[in-house]
Amino acid sequence: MTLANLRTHYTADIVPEKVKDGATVTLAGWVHEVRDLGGICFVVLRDREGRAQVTLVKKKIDRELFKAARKLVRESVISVTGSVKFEEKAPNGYELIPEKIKVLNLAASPLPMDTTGKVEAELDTRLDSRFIDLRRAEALAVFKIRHQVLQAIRKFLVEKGFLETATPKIVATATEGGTALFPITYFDREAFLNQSPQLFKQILMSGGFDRVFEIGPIFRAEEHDTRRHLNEATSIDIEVSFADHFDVMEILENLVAYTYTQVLENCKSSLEILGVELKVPQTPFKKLSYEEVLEIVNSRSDEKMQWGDDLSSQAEHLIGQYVFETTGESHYFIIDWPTEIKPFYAMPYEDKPKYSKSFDMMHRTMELSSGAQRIHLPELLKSRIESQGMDPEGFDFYLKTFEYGMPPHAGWGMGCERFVMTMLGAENIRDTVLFPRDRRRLSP
RNA sequence: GUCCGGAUGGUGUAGAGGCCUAUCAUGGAGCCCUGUCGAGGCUCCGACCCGGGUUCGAAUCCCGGUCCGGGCGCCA
Repeated sequence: MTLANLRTHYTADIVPEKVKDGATVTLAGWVHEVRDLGGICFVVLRDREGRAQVTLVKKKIDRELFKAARKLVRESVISVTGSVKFEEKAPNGYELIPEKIKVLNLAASPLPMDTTGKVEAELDTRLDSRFIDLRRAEALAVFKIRHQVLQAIRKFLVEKGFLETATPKIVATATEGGTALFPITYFDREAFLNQSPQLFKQILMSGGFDRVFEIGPIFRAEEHDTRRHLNEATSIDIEVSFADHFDVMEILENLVAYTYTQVLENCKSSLEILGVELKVPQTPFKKLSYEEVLEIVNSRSDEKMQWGDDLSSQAEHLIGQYVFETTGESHYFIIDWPTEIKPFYAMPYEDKPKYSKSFDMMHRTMELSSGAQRIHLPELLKSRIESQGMDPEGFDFYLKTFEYGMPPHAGWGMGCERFVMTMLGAENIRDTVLFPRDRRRLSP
């Protein structure tokens, strides 16, 4: 005995090309709405792919079935067997004339929030009742697009010869220092949740994997409190051997453009639901050097930046605006950052070691990715760790791999949520995560 | 961490010391209605974050707390 008889089709499968008029089908889903007009009653059934109208005419249908239908409780789970009637008056061009309506699980009422879009709920309310919130067409659309983004990224990278990898999330030491880590208990030892796969993907270069990518969670214990930060995020990381920063920038910009194209092609209805008109970014992206950025900020704002300062939010917006005005594009790179404000593994230029072969990929509104050619020379790496005030001893497991044949390599990491957020123009990054973890929220 | 703002039925809101046994919408219960698609009509139900204070009188003013939102810092 299976439950297969509870559903033969999704609502979106009922089209004249696939289903004959009058055919018997079974749909399963949630009671989206019941519109009772007296002599006729419409039940709107919703599933993952859309909605279907179940139509009951009082005079033409079993009395008990009619009575039961008009009493259906919204958001209950039902399975409806009936005959398909293609009908212009019905939404989607068809309606279902039911023979049997099975209530599989009754929903309590009132609901914690509205699912029809009549009354908008606040983000906090929505996240508290995420299971209901996800039933909204807009929420589902975001995650269908997120799915497409990840699929496109995998497809793009696999076609370029990348191996998908998975590195540990439980680690013994910090990746880069600086960022706060979540400590955990690992049997009788202290361990941490990893803030980045950085060190491990580099080890894979020494392992001869040449081109790897990983899409996985990263954890940051920073107490930031903004619309664009999460304490658990999804990082999209690549690392490439025998490549420099320009090589991996090219991969990145092409990846971004390809992903936009794929979403545009495969997520039409989701984009429509969200009211998003996607424009595929033009490649290559504009490249501004850190020096140029300093000049632009200092000439266009009261804020005075010193060489060696990181970009403030205000400066980021200013540059984003500048690029948008001059190129009409939202994406750009900032390259050649001072070595001292980038992580220790960023490769300094041989002829001007104060500058590093590093870059950030920016969206008009925020930073999306950062990357660099990495240091592959063990002595240089050790001295860089020391000059950032860290003890190389803690990095033994990492440094060892540089002693026995580490190729030159480069890579980047991009925040998946920020990528989706900027793509869709979402106001809050939490909207792009199923169950966001932020400073205050630990459940659901 | 810091600065600013907020908290009223299940949800979203109106409210500026007495017109408040609190507005409107949505929702829930019930009734009417044969083509709805944010259906419509009628009746009913349901709320002032917590603790102190000011005042004859507090949803409204003050103090403390809790929670939420936004900016900045930091970062992806």
